[in-house]
Amino acid sequence: MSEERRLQVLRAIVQDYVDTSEPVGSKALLDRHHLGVSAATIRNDMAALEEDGLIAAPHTSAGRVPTDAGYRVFVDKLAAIKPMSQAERRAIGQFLDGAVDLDDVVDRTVRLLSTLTRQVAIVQYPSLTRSSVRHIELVPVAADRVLVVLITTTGRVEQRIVASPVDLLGPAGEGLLARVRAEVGAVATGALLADAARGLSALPARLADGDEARLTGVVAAALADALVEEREERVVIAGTSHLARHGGEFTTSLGPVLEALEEHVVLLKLLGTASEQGSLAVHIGHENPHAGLHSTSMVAAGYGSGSDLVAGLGVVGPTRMDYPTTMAAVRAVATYVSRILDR
Amino acid sequence: MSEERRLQVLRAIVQDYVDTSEPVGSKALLDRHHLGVSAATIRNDMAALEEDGLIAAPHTSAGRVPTDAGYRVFVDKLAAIKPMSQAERRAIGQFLDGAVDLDDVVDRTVRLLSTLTRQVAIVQYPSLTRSSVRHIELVPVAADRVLVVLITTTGRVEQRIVASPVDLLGPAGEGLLARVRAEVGAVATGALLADAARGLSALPARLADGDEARLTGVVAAALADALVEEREERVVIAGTSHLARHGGEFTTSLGPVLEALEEHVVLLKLLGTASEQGSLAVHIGHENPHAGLHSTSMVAAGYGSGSDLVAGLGVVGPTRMDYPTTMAAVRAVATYVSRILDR
DNA sequence: GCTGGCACTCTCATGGTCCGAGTGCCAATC
DNA sequence: GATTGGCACTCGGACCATGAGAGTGCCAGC
Repeated sequence: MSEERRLQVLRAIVQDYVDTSEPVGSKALLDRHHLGVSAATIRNDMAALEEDGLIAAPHTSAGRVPTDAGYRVFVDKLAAIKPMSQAERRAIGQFLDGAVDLDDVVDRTVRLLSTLTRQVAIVQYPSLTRSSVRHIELVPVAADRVLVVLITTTGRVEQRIVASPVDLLGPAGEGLLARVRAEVGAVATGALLADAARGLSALPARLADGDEARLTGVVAAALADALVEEREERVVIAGTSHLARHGGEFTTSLGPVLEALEEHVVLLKLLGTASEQGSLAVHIGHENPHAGLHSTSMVAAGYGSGSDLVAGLGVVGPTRMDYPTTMAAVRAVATYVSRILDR
Repeated sequence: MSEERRLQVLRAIVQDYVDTSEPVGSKALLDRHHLGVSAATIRNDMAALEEDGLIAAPHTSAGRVPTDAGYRVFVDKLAAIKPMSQAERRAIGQFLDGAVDLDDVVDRTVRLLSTLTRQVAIVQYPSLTRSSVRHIELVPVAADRVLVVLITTTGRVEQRIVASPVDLLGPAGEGLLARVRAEVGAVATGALLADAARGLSALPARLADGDEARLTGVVAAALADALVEEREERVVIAGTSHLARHGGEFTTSLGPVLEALEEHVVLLKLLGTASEQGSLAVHIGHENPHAGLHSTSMVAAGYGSGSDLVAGLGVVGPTRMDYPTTMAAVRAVATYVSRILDR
């Protein structure tokens, strides 16, 4: 019994099951694939695959269905990622090119990925960690309130309003604010976010006493706070209605899946698993940490500006999904959105 | 047959049906409500209510179920909004108080509303239309690129990068940028957004020729563009998993509902129907414009800073929802989030 | 206008039967 | 030793009939 053919049989089972969403029997396999052997042989192979835990029969006399482990083998050894057509690639690029700002890029990306794969799409906001401080602005909004604005090289803007211990609208206010800005700017501007946060936290200790020092202190604290706030933990989701298309296909109902999709922390962890740009991470069924996702699979990719990987994106669908096509779409979108961010 | 009692019967039917989610018969009504009349009388009343189109029987011999029109009457004439307990109000306030910025306020609001009502919650981002320009900042990011930042009184920040026709890193760059900023600032700062957009669009025509005028022109154009961009069209949704709890309760399956929830334009229109602060708009079943929402109801409220209504929030659930409680929760959250925005 | 009574209707749950798809195994064959 | 054809067996799902129960509509009487 050749190992080789057994894997061919597994591949055929996965493909047929994805197509028909019905357990596939030995006879049906013969009709749709020309494997050159008889049904009885297929049955023997199937028995061996079942022994190995790669397929399972829902009940005694029905066809076989791939298990999570079966999909795993399929994805790792048997599936060639189906390349996208020239037209598709062009459409992706054009759609993303129309974005006007970062929010729009993320928004378009998630919608695109969802319609492309006809599945739930998830896109993480680009992370701050590898970017640096581009600019810091202080704006007085009242006598005792100053708006602190932080702009990073990825184009993200953070804002905080802090109470000022000094009257800012008085005659000295303008110059005072300029000096404070210069002070914090000297420490932070151009530095990586983590470094800037450290520098700003250390700043107050180095200052003399006085009103100006106190103002510098609160501003520095607000900035440091904004810097460490894990803003990249935001994700955007689209296409949940695609879940309904698979009806009762989930062993459990839709509820737990929708719940899991609201647990952004879990999603972020999964999205983060695609370690290198261009590579894909696939989490199948029970490999997922969250019980709500036990009947779903996730295909994730990293994306980012330049060589830095700043965030992840991916799709979630039933374990019975068309992996080659889905993986191709996720990879293509990750590539294009990275390109956009490079601008 | 007293008109009065007929409405009592309708109210009882709605309440029982919301409780049990099963068609309610004349007998069951007698057990749970002491209406002081016999089952036969109830039956007569029911027949009249059915005649009026306020209730319907799913099939010949089952109890009655309220129709959309029946719910409408219930909401308009029969339901008293159930006040929230002191503890609940305090919990709402405390939860929202912890927010650090606008995104966080919206995020917390939607999650709160969803858990409170155990339904899908929708929150619209505060609109720009009634706010004004607080500050404009220009930051050179390369010799020929300038980052234009617009800050509004609601704390929203818009950003655009524009190409500069002038070398900004040269010796004259700094002063040039300051003059341009003063120019656009004079037109826009403090003005209502719509007015600022008009003023900025008109600005280039009033300028002399030259590099500085050209730079002012592109900056003003970018700002005007940012101002008119309908940024308040963003909505955030949470709690879709609550939909699954109602299982097959929707006449149609979950799919169309989830689809409708992705059509933000539709949601925005519905959210916008609560005209005055403190008032609630309720859209029941087929009153909704989108077919996907025909088996759901939406309860919406406006919220805003001060006396200005800047955005809407609400929940979507099955038509068979507990209107008094839901309406109380929506109103309470709208009130508290308005208070937070006032800070 | 309200009430009790009664015949009627329709859904739903139960249980039995049948059919077919698909398996597992075995003896024969290459 | 792997492959094949054949065959008995199993099990789930569709189909049908039946009965119970809930609820109605209507009518005659108060």
